[in-house]
Amino acid sequence: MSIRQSLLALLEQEPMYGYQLRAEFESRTGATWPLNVGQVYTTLSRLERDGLLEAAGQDDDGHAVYRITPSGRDEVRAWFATPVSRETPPRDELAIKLAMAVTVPGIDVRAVVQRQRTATIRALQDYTRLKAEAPEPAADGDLAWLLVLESLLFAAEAEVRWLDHCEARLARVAGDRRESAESGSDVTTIEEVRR
Amino acid sequence: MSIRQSLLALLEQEPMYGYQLRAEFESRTGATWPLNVGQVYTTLSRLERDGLLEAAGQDDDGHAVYRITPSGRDEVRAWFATPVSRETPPRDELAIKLAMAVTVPGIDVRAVVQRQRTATIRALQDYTRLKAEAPEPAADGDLAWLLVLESLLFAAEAEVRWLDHCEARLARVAGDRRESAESGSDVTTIEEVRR
DNA sequence: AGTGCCATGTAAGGAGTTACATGATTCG
DNA sequence: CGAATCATGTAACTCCTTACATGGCACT
Repeated sequence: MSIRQSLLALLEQEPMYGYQLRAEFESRTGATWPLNVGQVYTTLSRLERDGLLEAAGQDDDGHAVYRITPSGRDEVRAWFATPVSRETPPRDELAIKLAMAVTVPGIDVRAVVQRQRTATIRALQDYTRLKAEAPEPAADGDLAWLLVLESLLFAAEAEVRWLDHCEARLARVAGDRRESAESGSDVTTIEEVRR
Repeated sequence: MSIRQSLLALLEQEPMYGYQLRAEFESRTGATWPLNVGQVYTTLSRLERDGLLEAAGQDDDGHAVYRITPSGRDEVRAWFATPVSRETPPRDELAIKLAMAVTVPGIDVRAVVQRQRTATIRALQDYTRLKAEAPEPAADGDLAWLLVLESLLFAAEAEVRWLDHCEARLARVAGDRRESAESGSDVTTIEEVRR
């Protein structure tokens, strides 16, 4: 649902062609969410069918260029004016998995949590490194990518906190007194990841 | 991708029929992610086609019951053994929207951020209220729902923090000295929401 | 001359949603 | 009796992904 709007928003700046749209989208979001070219074309077709875009012939290099229509501009304005609804949030595979894990018998939920924690910490480290390598935001594109990266960081941090919370709750439910598993050299706290 | 696995996991406990599966899924995840009945049946068909399930005739009330196969059990085990990949996280409409907002000219990004913040704070309040109303987890189903709810809470908190971070960064980029917009009676901090 | 990237598509299929059709049962 | 809910589906459609077809152009 967001690709459609994004393409429209990009075309608000100037008419573009398919490959260019993908490039512009990815330069603003980094390699985080690679966008399939095929999808760009099919989405453009639907947008044209719905009257939000129109084919604008070819540019100097012979590219098939699309131009936004007035209704398209309205759509973009409406998109930015309306907050993303958090009433029915997108399904979170991890939350679903844990919800199933605690109800299905014979599953070692603590192990599931620990494995996920390791994976998420690794992601957190990757993001932190990427951020360290990122340029000071000069162009708007740099700023956009930085904001996206930071949103991933915040989300991953929250996920780790939630996993720790789950671990604690599971320990309490199991009624077992944790032997305070300091494994020693493992990176454990979010502060350590931040360096 | 997670519905498929969830249905399998539920059938690991005992054979069930379509409506029952939806009810079990929703009782574990609350009303958060309503599950379409139609999707249950189409997913069951695909799972049967793939040899992970098999039709097990009818139960005493004449319901069309499905039973998990050994390959199905393998699939479930593999699902729980593999952490959710955070390498290519699911697309976040909000992050995409802000990334587009800072690059498209003529958009009041700060206003977009503020509107979203209000919406997310509202969601946070709803979750907090739900949690206050939730029972002490006696059954496993209660625990599952509580964990899901808390995952939503953690995610919404992180979103608010990120939005504030964006706001600060945008202020810095705009080079304007914030006049410390204490609007007075607005609920602003996460601590206030916690009551 | 061949490899590889740019560019524009189409095809096939999974996943998800909304909506409709059809019967049984239950409840006021 | 009528309405609502349970139950099992099917249809149409969007969105998204993977893969393939085709052609130009550029570099070695």
